[in-house]
This record gives sequence, structure tokens and C-alpha cells, in this order.
Amino acid sequence: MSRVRVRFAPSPTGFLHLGGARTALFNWLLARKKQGTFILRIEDTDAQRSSQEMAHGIMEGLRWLGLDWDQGPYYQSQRSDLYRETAGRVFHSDHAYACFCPPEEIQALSLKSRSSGRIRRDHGCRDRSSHRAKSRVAAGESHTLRFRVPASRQIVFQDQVYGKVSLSTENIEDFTLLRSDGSPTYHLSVVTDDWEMGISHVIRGGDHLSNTPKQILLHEALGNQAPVYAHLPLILGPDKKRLSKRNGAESVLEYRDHGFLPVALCNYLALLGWSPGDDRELFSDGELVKSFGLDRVNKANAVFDRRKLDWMNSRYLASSSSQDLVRHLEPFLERSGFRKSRANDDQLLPVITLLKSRLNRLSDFSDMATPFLTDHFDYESKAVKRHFSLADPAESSRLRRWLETLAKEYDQLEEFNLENVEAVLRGTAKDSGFKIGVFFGAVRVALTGRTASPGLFDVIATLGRHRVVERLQRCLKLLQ
RNA sequence: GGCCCCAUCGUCUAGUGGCCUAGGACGCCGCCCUCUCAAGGCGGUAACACGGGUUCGACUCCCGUUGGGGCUACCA
Repeated sequence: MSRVRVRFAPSPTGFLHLGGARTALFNWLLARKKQGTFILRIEDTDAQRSSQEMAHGIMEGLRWLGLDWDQGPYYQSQRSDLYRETAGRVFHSDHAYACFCPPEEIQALSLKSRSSGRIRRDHGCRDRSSHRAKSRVAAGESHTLRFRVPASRQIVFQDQVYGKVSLSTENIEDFTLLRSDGSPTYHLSVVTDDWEMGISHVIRGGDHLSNTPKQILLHEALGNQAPVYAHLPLILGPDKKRLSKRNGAESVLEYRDHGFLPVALCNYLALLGWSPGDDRELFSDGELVKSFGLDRVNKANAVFDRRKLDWMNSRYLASSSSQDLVRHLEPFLERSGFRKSRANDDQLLPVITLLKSRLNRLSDFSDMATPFLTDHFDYESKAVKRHFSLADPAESSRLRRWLETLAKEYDQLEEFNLENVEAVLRGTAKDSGFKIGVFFGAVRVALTGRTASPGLFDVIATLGRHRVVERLQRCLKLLQ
């Protein structure tokens, strides 16, 4: 069996959105599973709309997702000679012809085709003698090169996802190979490169399903063996319309910046159009590669559901090692003004361990971690009002006394560990006569400034004796 | 318009003629756990687009209808 060689071939006319990322992922998964080769090819034959920035953005996105490529990036803009050479071969074997019609004329013909419901090819160029055409070409007359689509043939291919797909050549227009400026179009460059690069499987979006017969025709004309095709169902936006800028199609880099973990996004994307056949949903490292196969790819388009992505992200966050999260958290900490250095990893790690199971995004961390990373945090006014502003002034001073007692107890506690910390808090709360919720609530506000936090014992143990005592004393003022 | 493709809970999906009283997950709702908020545990809500066939028997096979998507460029 020959080796699997696949490619991801984005055109750098936009960023890497979810659809492109999923296509890249499926190619990558197959390559890794079959120990094949994953090639990156930048399809920038449309010089007007392509840009180097977009190409770089796409590669940054791929790297972030962990979809490393084995060959490339190849830039089609640098391979024009190859395409012109291929075009020459198609032309000389009479599978293509020079078309001298001005664009408007072709457009009119296309319009006519549409209203009549069948492809019109009666613009003359395709039937004129090649001698005359050659002399006009030699004279420098502006023209395009068009593929001469054969009449009345059924093009049939076996798609790995959709099964047998067939299309009559009656419904294929004489597509352009070379533009009037001599630059190659998509079909020419794709077919040339797929052959030249020895691509075994073309895995791409379903929007290319109808293009495939054209490319097969071209491969035939060139005497190539066409690759195996596998088309992927499209990813739709929440309104069931194709993903677009207005419709949830952000760059994957925005997902990175919003605090998603690349593994979470890959996992989610893998399940959009593919399923392992059992109930597994969260995949650990390498498990996705092991389980993946083209045979379990779906045919129906899938609607992107951000809430499920959120859930998946939170699950990955909770199960990641704190050590791993430090690295991912770094840009978020910096963004919110926390200096992060290797030196304070020791301080950071327990906080991450404490909070990671409650995170939905990496970006949630800084805010949640504030009371643990600095002494300068605000007390939520609603928290103070609810837990410190007792209706009865006598009660207020009683609470004050007991918090003071707690501070003393902690200050004198022999070993400040989770177990002892819990015993002291429970004991003091009981002695105080306050309801446990009232006392714990007050302590929570004193220590974190908030009404919601991780379990109090964990909070206390994580903060450490010094800060706990200091904060309990500091907040007594709030109870004056 | 023409051609191609698709169709199971709101969403992602399992299901390849009897295992289906249609399974799982997200979401939503309730309960439990509990010092708060999450998480977690338990339970609930909710689907085979429609109409014809084929068959002893259709979610599963065939045809049609409807709906959705794609292609129909000197874009990719």
C-alpha cells in the first residue's frame, strides 16, 4: 500500500477560521494515523486577494492548534512556471483552447446558460481551427486558456465520505485554466500540484464536491491517476447558514485570545463531522489520532455550537496539569498586569490548582486569582453589605470579636495545614454561636472580598497563615 | 433557473431491517452534595421532515415532496 500524502491548501485571502481548521485537522489526523506526510500549500494564485500577512496568520493558527506540517509551506505564486508548463501540455493535446472572447461576452454567455438551464459553449473559440488560434496567440492577442469539456460523458468517482458521486459533463462549463495575464487559476494549480506532490488523498470542504469532476477531467487529460477524494460536511453558523465573518467565523487565533485551549478546540472540531462510533467525547493525547478514520465522517453539515465548545474547554482546563496551564496562562496574566516570572511559579501553581476546575476560559483566571496573587483587591460592595452590615450593632461587634479570635487562633496555630485550618474554623464558628453560613460568609469576604470562592478551607490553606491573619485583622475596620 | 449533495432531540451525534419503549453529549429544568460559587452525582425535558412503496417487520432499503447546503467567475 502506498503512503498517505495529504495536504492542507488554504488560500490566504482570509484568516484560518473554524472550517479551515477542521479541514486541516482531519488531514493532519489521517497523516498521523497512517504515518503519512502532511503538506502545507498556500494557494495564492489570486494575487489581488492574497496576502503574506494572511498566510502568516494561517500558519500561526496551525501551529497554535498543534497541527505541524511535514513539508512546505509551498507557495503557488512561486510555481507559475510549473502550471504554465502543464497548461501547455493540455493545450497541445487539444484538451484546451485559447479563448479570445472579452470577459463581458463570457459573462453574457453564462447568463444565457443560467436562464436556459443548460451550459452554452457556443462562443466560437472552442471550435475554431487551432492554426488560426495559434497565429492569433503568436500575434499577442489577449486570450484565456479554457478546458475543452467533452460532450455527454458521465464523470463518476468514489468519494470516501459521500460514496459514489456522478456528474454529467453536460453540466460542466469550459472552465478557465490560464487567465489573460497568463496566471493559472485554481483548478489548474490544484491538479498540477496534487499530482506533482504525490497527494494520495484530497481531504477538503464539501464546497468542492461539485468541482471535483472538473479536476478529474483535468487529471485525465494529463494522463494522471486522480487522487482519492474525501469531502467534509460544511460547518454552519448558529443560523444554519454557512460560516462567514458575520456568522461566527472568527480566526482560530481569536479563540486562542479568548482563552481556549488548543486541545479543546481540536477535540470539539473533530466531533463536528466525525464521531468515534461510541460514547467517547473527551479525548486524551493521541487518542484522537488512534480513533480517527475517514470512514466515520458524516455527510450532513454541522452547526457550530459555542456552548459545547465552552463546556469542553472547561473540562480540559480542569483536567490539565497546573504545570501546563502556567504556560498557557502567561499571556493572560501579563495582559491583566500580573508579572509572571519563573520565580513566582511557586506562588502561582497552588492558585492554579485551586481554581482550574472552576475556569471556563483561561481568561477567567486573572480575575478569580486576584485575591491570591495580590493584597490589593477590592471588596465587592454587595459582599460587604451582605456579610458585614448586620442589622443589630451588638451583633456586629460580636462578629468582630470572633473574627479577631479566629485571627489569633490562626496566628498561634502550630501547623498551618488544611486539616488544622478546618478544625480551627469549624471550632471558632461553633463557639461563636453564629450560624455557620453567616460566619463562613464573613470570613470569605474578609479573605477574598467576594461572596463566591473555592472552598474556604482550601482558600485559607492556599493563602497561608500570614495573609489570612493580616486580612482578618484588616477587615475588622469594615465592621466598625 | 440548472446540476450535485444532504435530512434522528434546540445543537453535536449513536443507529447499516427485528436488539429502538430510539442511546450518549451540550444546553435547559429539578434533586443530592455543600461554608458560597462552580464542579460532581442522580433524575427529567426533547428527535427519526412529510407522503408513497418494498417487506412478516422499517429510523434503517426504493421513489416522490418539502426543506437546507454547495457549484454554476479570467475566486479559491
